[in-house]
Amino acid sequence: MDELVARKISEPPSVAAWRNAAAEAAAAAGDGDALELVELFFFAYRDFVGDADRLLENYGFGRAHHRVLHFVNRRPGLTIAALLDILRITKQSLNRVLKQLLEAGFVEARAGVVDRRQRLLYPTPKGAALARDLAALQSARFLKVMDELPPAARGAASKFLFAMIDSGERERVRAHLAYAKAAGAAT
Amino acid sequence: MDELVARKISEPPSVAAWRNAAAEAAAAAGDGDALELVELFFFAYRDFVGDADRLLENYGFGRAHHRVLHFVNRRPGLTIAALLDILRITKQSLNRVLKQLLEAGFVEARAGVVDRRQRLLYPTPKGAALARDLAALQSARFLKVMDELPPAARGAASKFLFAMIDSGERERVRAHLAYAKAAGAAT
DNA sequence: CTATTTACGTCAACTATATTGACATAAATC
DNA sequence: GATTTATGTCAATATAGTTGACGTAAATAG
Repeated sequence: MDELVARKISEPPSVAAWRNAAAEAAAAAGDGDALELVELFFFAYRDFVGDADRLLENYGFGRAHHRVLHFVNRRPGLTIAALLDILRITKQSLNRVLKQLLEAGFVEARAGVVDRRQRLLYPTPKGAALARDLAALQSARFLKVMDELPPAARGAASKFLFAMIDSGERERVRAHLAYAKAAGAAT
Repeated sequence: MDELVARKISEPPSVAAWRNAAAEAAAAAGDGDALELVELFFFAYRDFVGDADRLLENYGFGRAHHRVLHFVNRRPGLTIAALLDILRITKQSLNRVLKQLLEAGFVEARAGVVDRRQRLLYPTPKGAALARDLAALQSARFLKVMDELPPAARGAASKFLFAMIDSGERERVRAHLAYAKAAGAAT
């Protein structure tokens, strides 16, 4: 273990190059403010997921189950491949969690009609109910925040969050939101 | 495993009660918008931590090391207890990660002067440099976001994130930020 | 001064979530 | 008919967390 650490702590040359670039970029402006935002983002996310975690415990599920159930509910008929693409995990990792959701009757899979190799995922009524409860908890936090915020700041939240996403990812996220909205899979 | 799931999926009575309350609260307003915010928050956080993850890989460290190094750098002289309080993990979990940071020379511990049982944690120069690089990456994302955002929306980000934190936690977070700022542990 | 509490470390077993790599199968497509 | 695609599965491993039990040195209360 000492060896493992010792072998890896020396700084590779490739890092040194853009280390300076990044450091300079941030040092250029008042970094203190940005650092505060970094920490606020950390604390905000911690509490945000905490809500759902507590509810999930009652079902013996974890965050991984939540994510799967959420996206299946949001886009009924989702394929495995599409889900893997959203979650960015391996199929082996997805399978463990998905299998539990299927066996417990929160999600069901039907063979694709156009391509029968595909497994189209749908929430069961029970699954949809849990997904709705989880979404309600997290939505409630946002709604409360909007209420606390000065009106002028309310519209800024979604713009801010969207801008925080990798620019190369934004189009995909936009497409996902549009698809979900069109599918009418609200709450 | 089937039994394990079967045993836990029946909904406990305590849940049913506030399930409705939460569902109603969210259903009361246009939930669709809030759902979008939920997903944007998820994607934004994913990309936000991704930056640091890639840099950490070069050192054989993970997110857990990052969090420890970050807060030690931000508040030099931090005690174990204070760190546990911020991270909300067990001492056993902290210890594994902290030990690696100590052995690899990124953090050092000195006995407390007023209370010699305490171990005061400080970043080494090497640790401070890595912390600065990591912070620079994440700060850079925020700075870029601020640049992309309409000027009117810029001030809203920190208000929004702060409002997303559990109300019972805000005072502690405020205290942490004030302490860090006063300690002058910038970047 | 003794007793207790506090701050921290450590051993062990276990869980959840992820990974890589290899191989299997059925359906679609060339 | 051969190949590619969508998915499932077995096995080994890593990381980050948990609970529980026990140890030790220093501070503090009586």
